[in-house]
Amino acid sequence: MEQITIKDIAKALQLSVSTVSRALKGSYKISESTQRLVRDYAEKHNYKPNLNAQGLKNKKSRCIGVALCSIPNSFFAEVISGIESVAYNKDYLVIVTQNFESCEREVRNLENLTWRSVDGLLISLSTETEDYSHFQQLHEQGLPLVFFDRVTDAVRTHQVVADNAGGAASVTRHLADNGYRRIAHITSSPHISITKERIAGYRQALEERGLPFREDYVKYCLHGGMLMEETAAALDELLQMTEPPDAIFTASDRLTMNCFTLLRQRGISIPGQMALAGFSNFNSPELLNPSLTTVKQPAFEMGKIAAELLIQLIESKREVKDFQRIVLPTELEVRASSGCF
Amino acid sequence: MEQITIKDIAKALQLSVSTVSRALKGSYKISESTQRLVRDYAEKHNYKPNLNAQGLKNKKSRCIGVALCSIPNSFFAEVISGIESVAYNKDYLVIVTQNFESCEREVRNLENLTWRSVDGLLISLSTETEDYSHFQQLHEQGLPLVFFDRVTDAVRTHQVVADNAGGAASVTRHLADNGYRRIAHITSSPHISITKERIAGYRQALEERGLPFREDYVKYCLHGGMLMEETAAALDELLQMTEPPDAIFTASDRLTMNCFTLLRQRGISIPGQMALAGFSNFNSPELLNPSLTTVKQPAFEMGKIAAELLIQLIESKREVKDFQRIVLPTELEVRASSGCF
DNA sequence: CCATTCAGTGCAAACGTTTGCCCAAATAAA
DNA sequence: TTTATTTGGGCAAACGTTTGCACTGAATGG
Repeated sequence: MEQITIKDIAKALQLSVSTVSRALKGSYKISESTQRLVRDYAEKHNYKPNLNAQGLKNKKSRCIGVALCSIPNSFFAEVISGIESVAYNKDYLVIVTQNFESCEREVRNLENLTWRSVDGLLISLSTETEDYSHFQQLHEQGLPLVFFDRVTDAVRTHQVVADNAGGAASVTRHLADNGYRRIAHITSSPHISITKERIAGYRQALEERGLPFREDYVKYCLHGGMLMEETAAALDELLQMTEPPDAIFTASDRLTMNCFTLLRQRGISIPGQMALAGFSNFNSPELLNPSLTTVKQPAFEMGKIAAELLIQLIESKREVKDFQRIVLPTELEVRASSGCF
Repeated sequence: MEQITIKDIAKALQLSVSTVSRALKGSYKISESTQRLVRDYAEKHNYKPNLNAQGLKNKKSRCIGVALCSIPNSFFAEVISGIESVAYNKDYLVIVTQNFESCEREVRNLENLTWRSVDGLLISLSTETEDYSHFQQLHEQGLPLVFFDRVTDAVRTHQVVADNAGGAASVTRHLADNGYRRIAHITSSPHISITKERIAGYRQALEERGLPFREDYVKYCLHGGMLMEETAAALDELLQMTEPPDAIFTASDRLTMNCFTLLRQRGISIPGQMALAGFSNFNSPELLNPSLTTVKQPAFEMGKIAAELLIQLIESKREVKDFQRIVLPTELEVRASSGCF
């Protein structure tokens, strides 16, 4: 069951190794007939190029690396699934690394991935990351990069994001229209793009509805809700205000679920005493008690598109100069947790 | 920013390439002093061996492949996270493939992974798989394999599983002790190990409690709940029986959530008209309405242990003959969905 | 009819390691 | 002293590809 090599084909067909190699690659220097001959033989004998040898020669691995914060996060798990599905079809393999929201770990993962000579990278930044030089370096060295979800403009390349501002605005508007006047916002680290965009949408919607934007109604969780205590601290600060909010808009999957849990633990009724709505990709929000109003992101789609763009970048012959920023629509799903009281 | 190679070190230190290689590997033929010299230089200049070259020579890649049904499944996402965490520490990279419960896809993923010359494989079988010859072949060729969760005895190697029988028994016992007499079981494909074990536990508990085991109370979903319709069909069959069950024990994450959704859709109150409890790794079951009684598996732990065993296998000098079957405890978490009426 | 061109193919070096074998010097045994 | 043995290290082949260059024979142009 030893793999057949180009040499074997050459021997069998009385050709030289180089001819076989070129025939397989479809080089113009080889006659149609020879090409067919070689191809047929290769096919018949299930020839697979040795990737290590190919990699050694031309520094390609047909692997794409993924750098993100946490695999079990339902949003990212779906993104990975989307990535894997297009990679599979294009014969790429996917290597996933998680940084647990640590910038240091992000850098080490990156080193690891480039050491493995991945052909390109799909990146969603950690909440801690403020310095993008490690990405910039790689990019300048010509490694194709695509950012998704948590992006940066510090590197000029493709971006795939959800309509964070739009999603935030629509849920804020919805809360306002349901009669809530003091809408707080618990969000992730201020460093990352999605936070800024979501705050912007939240702020805009407040203004549209004639509600004040209050700095003290915005709470940041530097670890994006990875630690429950952090979310608890943010929530408790809000609850202990002299004029506590009557609704909370949460900016991420984990924050939303954390707040849900914490409010219940504290015996605060939803939405009676506190309305709750936020970004979440949990796939059965209607089963929660109360059912949860969510802003859903097209996670699988995001992974798909990001992977497609990356592979396109990898396989493009000439240098790509024209980078896109793809914005995917979010969807507001109204349920009981944001109902009027 | 070109990577430094062994040649560069050799040149700089006035040594031969082979000496450098051996010094780095700690071969006994090289003097302590030379080894130190080489190591220091390598360290200082951030030498990283070229993996393609290494792979080409000795067919190792320091990659481990993972084959499972679906990445976004919360159980498997956690398993992957566990795998990744130990792989990271041991300098392995993780390549994940998903088969969507298709045996054909499983085989193709396997080909892909071996083509990439992964050093070992972590496998959880698809629900469709009945023929294990593709695994047996690989195993006979000496590729280290570790099965987890959905395992088979057809290949003699390590297995890491949850205490499926125990978990099933404890939840069944719990339902019986809460007064339910007609406890049905909706489970996955009969081909996979976990199904058999869970049925066994269910059956044993019924007998312990003096309840009859009825074949018609056991419904199989061949795709493991991947399709909602399949679950719906199973559930509806139960509901339309002349003597319908008063409780349902579901055998997997997705089945549990599907049943929950479907019962709600059909206006059947839980646990009043139908109690529900089952295996699930959803991490906020207390937030559901009603809160959900679950059997939880140590998913992260399972991934960790499986990966550790695999790497041990990969790095073992002599052939391992003594294979383990590790059984991890499950945890029954009692909540409202299985309460007495 | 010779010079030029060109399609089609082969040769060999290179990519960065690993490793079997050989060799020199030093040490130990005789 | 001579002969083994050990120690430390180098040479070169090999892993499976890719690719610049050279070569051959035929076709084309003059």
